Amino acid sequence: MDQNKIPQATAKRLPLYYRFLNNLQHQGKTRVSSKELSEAVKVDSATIRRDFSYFGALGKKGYGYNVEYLLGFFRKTLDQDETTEVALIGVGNLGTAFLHYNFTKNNNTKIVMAFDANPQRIGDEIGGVPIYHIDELEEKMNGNVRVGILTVPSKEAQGITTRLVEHGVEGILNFTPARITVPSHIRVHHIDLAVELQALVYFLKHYPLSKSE
Amino acid sequence: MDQNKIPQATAKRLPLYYRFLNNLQHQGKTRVSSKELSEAVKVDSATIRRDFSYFGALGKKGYGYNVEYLLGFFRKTLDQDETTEVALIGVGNLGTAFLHYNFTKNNNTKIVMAFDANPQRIGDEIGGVPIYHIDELEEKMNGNVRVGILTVPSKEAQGITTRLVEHGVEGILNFTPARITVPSHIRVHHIDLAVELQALVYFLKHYPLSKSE
DNA sequence: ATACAATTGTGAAATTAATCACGACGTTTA
DNA sequence: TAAACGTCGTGATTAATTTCACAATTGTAT
Repeated sequence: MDQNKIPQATAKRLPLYYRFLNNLQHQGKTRVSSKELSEAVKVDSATIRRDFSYFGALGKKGYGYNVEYLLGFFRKTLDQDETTEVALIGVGNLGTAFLHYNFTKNNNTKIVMAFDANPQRIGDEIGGVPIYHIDELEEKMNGNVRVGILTVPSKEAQGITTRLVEHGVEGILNFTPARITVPSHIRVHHIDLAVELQALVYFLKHYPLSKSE
Repeated sequence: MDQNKIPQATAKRLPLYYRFLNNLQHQGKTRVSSKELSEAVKVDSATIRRDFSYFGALGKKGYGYNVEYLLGFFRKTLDQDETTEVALIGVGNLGTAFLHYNFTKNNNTKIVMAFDANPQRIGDEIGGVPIYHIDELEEKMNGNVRVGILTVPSKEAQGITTRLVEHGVEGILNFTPARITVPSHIRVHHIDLAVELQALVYFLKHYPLSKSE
């Protein structure tokens, strides 16, 4: 993997850049400077230039970046052509929000199936995604699903995780407050809504902002 | 503010620690070591000890930490007694998920009102939170609401943000893909579900995990 | 009482990330 | 054509965060 030298902090910003470049293109803009982009995505312009530079010289001095060229480049880099299949477990409100999200547009990921324990939801489709019973997990998941989105109640998290991992899932986006245990080759990203809110409040109280930052 | 020296990275982990300590207490445990805690929250034990050390010597060598003492300490530090009032804008699936979330238990935040543009939802209550029409934002929000959760469609984000800021909100948890512009004294935390998913996929492809990490 | 085991707190080192600042070079203007 | 300008790419610096590794201290067992 030749891109192993890209800092993780940079990698996390790539999808963000990608989306904004897309917006710019839709607005008909053909060129953009790191300064403009900086204002749009709220990332320091030097950081943006540095991020881009890991991929080579993508811009032109005195001109900026060509939107279309940059987009084409990112599309390849983010593997926008090769789609990763995703399964979503837990069709509650949060899960439903995900299913409605327009992931198909300009994206390298596709939720191809969803599972829930509630029989009322089984058989439905949301956003074009079929919903199966959780007992059918093993049966429906062929080996193609590489990522699982976990939007189940906390106490189910570990059990489902284990089943997902046994059926070939390599990455898990965990929205439950539970911290799950996985084999070392499985990647877990954890998003905890309550923690995000608490952290924001903590920052408000203890790190008051003034003119900058 | 005497806690200004606490690194932001540490501050972000505090709510997480707090929750797990709570769990431990409910399980009847009276002591815990940084090693145990490390396995539970998946944070290196040295990092945990370092984090705690910013608040002084909370543990005992050869023993670990007293759960109750630590909890009491965190309660104060995270201002668990002083509740911060929060308003939620946009009662779609994501917003509803938030309203159902059990924030009242052991928490320093409370969603006190929600707003939506859809007349069908107005007047309802979800999770004990009243839902008003978005036009009533100014009227219903007294000066006590300090945080806004933004779960509206992207294109509404900036407009609502401006209104929130004008009515005294100091922090915004932005779940829309839009990057919003605010005065410099307003704190914005941004959580972008699509970006999270894309980033995970990127990491899967470019940073394969092996035995550790 | 003594030795042993466990675990903290932290100085120092290592790693990772962000920012500054400027030379080089392409673009635009007249 | 030439001068003025804008913007990149990046070396160097600074800042932030994590990790190592161990002396000091406490609990526990005999």
